[in-house]
Amino acid sequence: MQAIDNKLIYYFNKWIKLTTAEEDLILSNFEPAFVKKKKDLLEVGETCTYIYFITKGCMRSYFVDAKGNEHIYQIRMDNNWISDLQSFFSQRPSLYYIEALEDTHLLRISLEKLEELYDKVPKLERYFRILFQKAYINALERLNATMWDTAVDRYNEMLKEHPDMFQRVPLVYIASYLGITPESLSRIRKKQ
Amino acid sequence: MQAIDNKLIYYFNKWIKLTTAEEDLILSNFEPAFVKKKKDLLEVGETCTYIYFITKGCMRSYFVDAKGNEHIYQIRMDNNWISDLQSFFSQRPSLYYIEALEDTHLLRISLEKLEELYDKVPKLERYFRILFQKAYINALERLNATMWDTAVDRYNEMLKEHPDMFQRVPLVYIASYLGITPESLSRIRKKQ
DNA sequence: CAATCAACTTGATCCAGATCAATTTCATTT
DNA sequence: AAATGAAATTGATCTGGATCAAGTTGATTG
Repeated sequence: MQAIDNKLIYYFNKWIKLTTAEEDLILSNFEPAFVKKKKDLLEVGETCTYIYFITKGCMRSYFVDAKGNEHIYQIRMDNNWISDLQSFFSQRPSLYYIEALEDTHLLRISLEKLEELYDKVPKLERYFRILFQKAYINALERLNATMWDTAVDRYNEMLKEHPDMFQRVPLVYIASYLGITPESLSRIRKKQ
Repeated sequence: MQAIDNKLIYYFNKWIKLTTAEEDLILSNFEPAFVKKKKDLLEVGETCTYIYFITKGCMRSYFVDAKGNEHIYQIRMDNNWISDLQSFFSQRPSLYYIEALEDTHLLRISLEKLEELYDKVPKLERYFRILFQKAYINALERLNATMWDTAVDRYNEMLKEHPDMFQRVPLVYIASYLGITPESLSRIRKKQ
C-alpha cells in the first residue's frame, strides 16, 4: 500500500508526526476489508477481532433489547474508526451488531498487531490516547444532551454537526441514534 | 513523597509496570492539593489547569443551564481522576463547576508537566490511553442506559455498582447524576 | 441549643414523547 | 414495470417522569 496520499496516514499525521519508515511499518500491519450494504461486520456473540478505519462508506452499531427493539448507539461514516471496543480490548463476545448502511471499504488491524505497533511506534499510542480522550469528551457531551436537552434541540444539533448524515442515513436510524421514535422525529421535522 | 505505598503509583502499576526511578520521577511532578467541603476546585469561565487524582474525598462536576438549574454529570470518590478534560486539554475556559462534597485531598499535575512526562515515560501515556479507553466505553454504556432504560433500572444499577455513593452523597445529587428529579428518586426508593 | 437553611418526602397536576394503528411514499428485486 | 417490503407520515391515545406546592426531617452555624 502507498503511504503517500493514504487517508489513514493523513489522519494520523493530523495529531502526530510520523517518518516515512513509520508510515510504511504501520500501513503494512493494516489489511483492507469490505462489507456489502446490509451485511454485518460483527454480530452479537462474536468476538470483535479488529478495530476498523472506514475509508469509504457508512456503518451503524446497535443492540437488541429484551423486547426485540434495536437501539443504535453509533453511526460512523468516511474517515472514522468503528469497532466494539469493549469486545475488542477484552477479546470477549460482543453484545452489539455492526452493520453496513452502504457498501463500505475499511482498513483493519488486530489487537495483537496494534499492541506490537504501540511498542515499535510509541507515537501511535499517543494518537490513540488523543483519539479516546476526544471520544470520551464527546460521549459525555452526548450524554448531557440526552439527559437535559429536548428531542428538538438534539435534532437541531445533529442537523448542524452532521448534515451529511441526513443525506445518507435513513431517518429511522437517525431517530434511534437521537434516542427517539421515528414518529417523533417525523413530527419534529414537520414543524421546522 | 514516598513512591512506596503511594495510592497513585499503586493504580498506575495496575496497568503498567514502572521502575522505581520512573515512579519517583512521576511523583515529583505531582503536587498535593486540598479542597474544603462545598468549595469549588474549578468554576465556570476558569481554565482547568490541572488533572486531579482524588486520594481521599468526594467531588461533583456540574453545569448550570439557561434556567439556572444544576445538572451533575460526574461524581467521583477516592482513587479516581477528576478534571474538566475539555478545558484541560484545550486550555480554554471551562463550562463546568467542580465542587467538593467532602473535604478532599488530591494530587494534581499540569498539562505541561504531563506532556513532558509522556515523553520521558511513554508507559505513562499508555496508562492514560487505557484510562480514556475505559472511560469512553463506560460513557457509552451510561449513554445507552440513559436513552433506553427506565429511571428505576438506572437506580438499581447504581445501587449495585456504587452502593458506597448512597452512604456519602446526598440524594439530590444522585438524582441529578441519574438524570431524574429528587422527587422521582424519592418515589422510586419508596416503592422498593 | 435555637435558628436557619438544606435535604427529603408526599400529593396533585401536567406534558414531551411513546405507543398503537392506519396510510402513503419510496426503493429494491424480479 | 410490477410486486414486494421497508421507510416515512399522520392521527388518536397513553404514560413515565416533570413540575408546582406544601410540609417534614435533618444538619450546620451563630
